[in-house]
Amino acid sequence: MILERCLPAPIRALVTTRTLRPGQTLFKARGRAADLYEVISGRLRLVRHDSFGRLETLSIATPGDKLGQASLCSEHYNCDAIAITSATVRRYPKAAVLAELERNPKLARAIIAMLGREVMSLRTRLHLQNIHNARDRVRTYLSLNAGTDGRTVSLAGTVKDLATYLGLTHEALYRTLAAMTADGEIKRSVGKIQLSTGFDKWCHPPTEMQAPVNS
Amino acid sequence: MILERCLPAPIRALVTTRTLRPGQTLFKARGRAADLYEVISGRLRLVRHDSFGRLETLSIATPGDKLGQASLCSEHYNCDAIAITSATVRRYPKAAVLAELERNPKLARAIIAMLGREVMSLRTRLHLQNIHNARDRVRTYLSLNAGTDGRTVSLAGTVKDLATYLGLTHEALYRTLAAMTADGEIKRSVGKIQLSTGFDKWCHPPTEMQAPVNS
DNA sequence: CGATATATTGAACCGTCTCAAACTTCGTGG
DNA sequence: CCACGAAGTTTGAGACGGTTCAATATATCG
Repeated sequence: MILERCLPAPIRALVTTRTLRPGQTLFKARGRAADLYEVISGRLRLVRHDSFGRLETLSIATPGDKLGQASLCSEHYNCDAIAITSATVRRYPKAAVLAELERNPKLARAIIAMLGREVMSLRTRLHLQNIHNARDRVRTYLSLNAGTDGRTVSLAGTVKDLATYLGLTHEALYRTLAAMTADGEIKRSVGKIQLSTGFDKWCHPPTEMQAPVNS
Repeated sequence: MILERCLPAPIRALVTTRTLRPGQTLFKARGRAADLYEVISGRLRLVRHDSFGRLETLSIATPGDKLGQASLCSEHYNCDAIAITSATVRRYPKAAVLAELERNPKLARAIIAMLGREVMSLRTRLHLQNIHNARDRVRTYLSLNAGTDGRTVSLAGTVKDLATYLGLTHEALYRTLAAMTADGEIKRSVGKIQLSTGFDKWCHPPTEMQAPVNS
C-alpha cells in the first residue's frame, strides 16, 4: 500500500523524494526521528551496532518497504539506514502524518497494516535466528524466500550481506552453501539460488515433532 | 494504554473477560483470528513450534500486554497462547474494533502505539538473539530488564522459561548464572536477580567498537 | 507422601567462530 | 587498456562454547 494515496493534496505537497548514492546514510540511530520513508528504487540496509561492536543487519529494504516506522512512536531512530545501491526514497514528514491520522481512517488502516506486516516479518526473523543450526537456518530462509515458482531465491545483496542477515559469519554461510550444493540441495548462479526438486523434504530430516503441549 | 477506554459504550458491551487455568490454551497457531486480547492478571506464554520441533517462546505476556495483535492484519494466529498461571484476559472482538477504527482516531492512535511497542520489543529481542555468547546475552538481557533502580531484575517465570526466551538451553543458562554469581556480577534470590554495583562495566569487556561505516 | 517439574552440575561431542591465506571480481585512475 | 586496490568469495585448521546426554537434588502440588 502506498501511503501517499491516503494523504490529501495539501499534505501530499509536503512529501518529497530524495536520492542516495551507494554507501550514503539516510538516517542514523539516535538521530531525531522526524520522517518516515518509503523506498522507491534501490536497496538500503538497516543496521545496528550492538554493544560489542558487532554489526547487525535488521533488514534489507527494497522498493515498497517503509523505513523509520519507529519514528511514529518514538523520538529517535534506533538503527542506521544506509543505501547499498543508488536509491530513491519518498519522505513523509512525521508530524503531518500524525496530524492527518486524526481525520483520516484510511491512513490509519494503512499504517496499522504496515506495522502489522513489520511485526510479522520480525517474528519470522526471530524464528530464523532461533534455529541454532546453520544448515537448517539457511534451508528455512530459502524456503521462506522462494519466489513464486517456489524454487528460486534471488539474493537481495551479496552473500556476505545475507550472512549478517542470518546471523552467521560469512565463512560459515559460504561453507554451508558449498555443502548444500555438493549434496544437490541447491544450485547457485549469480545472484540466485535454485532449490532442487523436493527441497522441502530436506527441511524435515528424520524428526518427529510437535512436542505435546498440555491444554 | 487500555484499549477499552477508546471504545464507545455500544462496543464496550461486546468486550468480555475470560479466565484461564494454568496450562489452558487461549488460542492456537493457525486458528482463525477473531479476537484481540489484553492480559488483566496472570501470565501467558506465547510459543511457536519451529520446523524442527523445538519450542520457541515468543514472549511472556504479563498484565497490560496485548495478545493476538496479528489478528488485526491476518486471518490466523501465528502462535499458541497458553496460560502459565491462572489468568484473566479481556477479549475484544476483532470485527468490532476494525469497524470502530473507521470513526475513532483515538483508537487508531492506541493501536498504532501498541503495534509500535511490539515492533520495538521484537527488535530488542532480535538484538539479544544476535549476541552469540551466552554470558553477554544474559548480561544484556539483565541490563535491559533492570527495574527502576537499575539493579534488580525480577523474573517473569521460571529460569527454564527465561532460557527458552533467550534461546539457550536451560543448562547453559544455569551454568552462566552460576558463573556470574561466582564472579560477583550478580546475586540471586527467589524470583529475582540483583546486579552488583558497576554491573555495566562488565557489559563492555576490553573491546574497541564501532566498526567504521562509510557514509 | 509420592509424583512430576524445576534446579543444578558433570563430561563429551559437535559445529560455529576465529584467524589466516589465496583467489576472484569490480571499479578507478594512470 | 591495463595496473592496482578494495571488497567479496572461498577454503583450511584449531579453539571455544553451547548442545546433548546423564545423573542428582530440590521444590511444588495434589
